[in-house]
Amino acid sequence: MASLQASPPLKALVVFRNRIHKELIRSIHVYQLEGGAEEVVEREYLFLENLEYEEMKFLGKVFTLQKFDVSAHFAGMANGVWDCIYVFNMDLDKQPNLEMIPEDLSITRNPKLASIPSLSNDLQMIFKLGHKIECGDPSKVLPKEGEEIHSDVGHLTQRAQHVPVLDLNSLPCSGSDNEENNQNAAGVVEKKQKRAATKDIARLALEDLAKYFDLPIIEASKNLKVGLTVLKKKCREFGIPRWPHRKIKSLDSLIQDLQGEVKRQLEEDEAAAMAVAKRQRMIESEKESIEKKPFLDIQWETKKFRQDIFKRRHRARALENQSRTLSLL
DNA sequence: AAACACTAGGGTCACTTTAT
DNA sequence: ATAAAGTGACCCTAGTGTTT
Repeated sequence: MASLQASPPLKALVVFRNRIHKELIRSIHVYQLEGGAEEVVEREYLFLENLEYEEMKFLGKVFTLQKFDVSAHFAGMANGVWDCIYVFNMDLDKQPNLEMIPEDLSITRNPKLASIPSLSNDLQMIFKLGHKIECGDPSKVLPKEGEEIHSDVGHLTQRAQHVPVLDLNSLPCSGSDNEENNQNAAGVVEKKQKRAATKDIARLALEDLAKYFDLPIIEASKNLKVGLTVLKKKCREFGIPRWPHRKIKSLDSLIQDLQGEVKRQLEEDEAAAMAVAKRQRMIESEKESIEKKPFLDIQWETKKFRQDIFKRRHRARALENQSRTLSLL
């Protein structure tokens, strides 16, 4: 196995919150610099859903973009239904702020994180890049098994010494069960994911798939740690003819439109606002139905309504362009 | 209403890996 | 060693969003 020092430097660890399902933190992205390119999504992790919303609000306040201007450095990352909650910027010319490393990456608090061996590795790599700690002496970095971990979110300074190594049960140097590294001629480590074990695939249930219905099928397959072919096969097995991500995304966008409309109408016409809110609830309930029964099609009425919204949007844009042209004359 | 553009997702298959 | 099963790339289609 190649040593981790040969790996391209990790740029940042970013956590997103789903704006619509506010109870869920849905993904952590690890970005890396690659040959001068802006940034590349390396992996996406899930499973942080056992955080309470109140805690998340707190995290949002404390961590969101206080230290780093994410929109400037990572354009396009906080988009769609995703809100960026926090970022660890690991630029080598900037000292990392260890207080920023969130303890909700702790397996103690989020036991499902244990099923993501590479997460521990990435956190350790990030930590090492910041501190230039040589691989090979994990005792300098890691708490011993069972060592106390601070869990009081309010004591950031105290936590700073411990947080980066929270529950990092696997060492970056010790290898992982699920992946192996190959070093190419240029010295860049390519991580190769081992194929899923047959018994694990057989164990995949509809509920496991359902967790990722709002992601593209490729992302879902990565998160489920199976290949695209297997996931498609599983879908047919469970009677899902098409992965429902696009339907759900489309309904999400309708819901967001309606939310904005409700706000606008509240200032002018309360009755109209109520009507829009009712429509919003109907679409939300339709979305829930599709999440439960992904074989369901979007209702004809909803499709018609969606088309009306598109038309309205298009008309507004056309008018805007027209008035801009006129003002230039 | 319908034509159009764009792209996510489906089907297929050569290749790779695992299980026996 | 070999059969079975998984992976991923490629091409095509269907669904979503835009424009006429």
